[in-house]
Amino acid sequence: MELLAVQLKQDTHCTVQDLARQHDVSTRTITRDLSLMREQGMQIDADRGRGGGVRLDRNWGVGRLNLPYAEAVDLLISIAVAEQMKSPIFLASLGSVRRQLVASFSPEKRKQVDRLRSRIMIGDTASTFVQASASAPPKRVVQALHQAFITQTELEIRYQREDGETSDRQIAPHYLLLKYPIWYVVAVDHLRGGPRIFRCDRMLTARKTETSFRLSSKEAFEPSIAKDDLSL
Amino acid sequence: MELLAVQLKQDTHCTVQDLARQHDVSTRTITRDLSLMREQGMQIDADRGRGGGVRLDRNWGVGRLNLPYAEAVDLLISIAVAEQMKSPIFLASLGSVRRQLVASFSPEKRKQVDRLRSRIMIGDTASTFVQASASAPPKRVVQALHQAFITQTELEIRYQREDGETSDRQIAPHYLLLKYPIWYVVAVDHLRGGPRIFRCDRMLTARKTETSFRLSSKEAFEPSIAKDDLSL
DNA sequence: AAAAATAAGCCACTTTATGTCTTATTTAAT
DNA sequence: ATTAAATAAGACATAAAGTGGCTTATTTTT
Repeated sequence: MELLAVQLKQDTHCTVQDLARQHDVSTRTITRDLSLMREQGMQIDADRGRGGGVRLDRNWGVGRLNLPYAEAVDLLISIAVAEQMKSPIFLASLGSVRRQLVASFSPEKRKQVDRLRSRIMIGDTASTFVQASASAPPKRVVQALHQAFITQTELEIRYQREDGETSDRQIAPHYLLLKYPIWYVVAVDHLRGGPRIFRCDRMLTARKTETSFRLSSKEAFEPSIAKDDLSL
Repeated sequence: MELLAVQLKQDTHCTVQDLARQHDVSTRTITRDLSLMREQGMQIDADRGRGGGVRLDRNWGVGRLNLPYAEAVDLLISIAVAEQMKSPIFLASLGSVRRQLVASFSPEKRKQVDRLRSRIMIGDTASTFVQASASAPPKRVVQALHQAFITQTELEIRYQREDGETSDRQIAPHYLLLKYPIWYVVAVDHLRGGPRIFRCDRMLTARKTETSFRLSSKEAFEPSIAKDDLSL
């Protein structure tokens, strides 16, 4: 039946006999399978009579997506970010996708993912002035940051300040803040102590460590967010 | 076996006997099913001996996502938009999701969806000045626009110009342009003739008609995009 | 050493799926 | 109007697959 579904998706027109020949079973089996598939909710249309045939309703499902854990998490968070960015148009159906994704997690993991989602903050869009200085961070930096953020481990970075000076730091990436198109890392700088905010596109290199950290509440970072004039 | 998979996802620890009791089958059947599921590639770990049990590998797939056609299209386009917006962090794994989605479409539909995707343009982020005047368009407007865009049919709108004057128009939504956070409709205004650009958040009402239209090339709209200073 | 757990072979038995034949119905072409 | 080609579905014998109970082997904790 899975194979049949694939077939019906690809061929726009085929008869029961065609399907029977291709799958090397009798027509009776095919008709039986088709009726079972209909019972399971698939919209399979059939034209009777000469020149007829069966086909899948144009608007029926594209089938199944098998997502490994890491991808599912990323997709879920991306959808959450997109929804929070409130630039709707294609977001209407995304709610349903998100619900399906959430439902497919175990209750225990659901909490983990929810917490992950709550660690992402969406702020105002960056000012035109800031945008002008924006650049895409190197892929490796993004990967390391992504990993460290998800696994809640510290990160070694080389950071370039606005004035051009570079410094090496070890930071705990507690929260991520998007002021589109720029991502900020809301972190605790362990060597210097205390909360700091880093622009992702100013990180020259980044390496994930094995040191994990305990999450602090958002409130702990509010002063530094305010100080850097990154108000939400 | 599908039920078993669900169970294993939810319970972190259970024995073959537990599963047998819960599904009202013998332990032999459960072990057989588990080994079949392993053959199909699922990472099911088992601890032998006293206190042992079976569990799904932490990082194994969250299972299957069943997306109806409309949702799959929306998801695909959303991912495409997110990728084009180039604010990476959670985008790394999204490529794989996109590939899976694309693969699940039939070749014929793949073309349709690709064309749909090519009808979306991502421009520069709106200026701070424009952003200040931005507001979320009503849900109904978004829904109607979404429908009309996808089905390539004309749209009746009531539009409010910058100077506050309102007018009724019938437009063919050829392209969508995102200058975050504002969406523009690149359209042909049939009553007035010729290309026009409309800000989505200035549409007061919108209704999808049954009149379909033939797509014009992007070039045809470039002059009006330039005129309205919406340069890409 | 015993108990509790997975893993898997064997075989009778039960359930399900399949194929063949049949009838009814719909639709297009002759 | 008739015929051919198509779906739809019932009946029944047969083939295939799944299940349960038994067994043995192995691993791990108590």
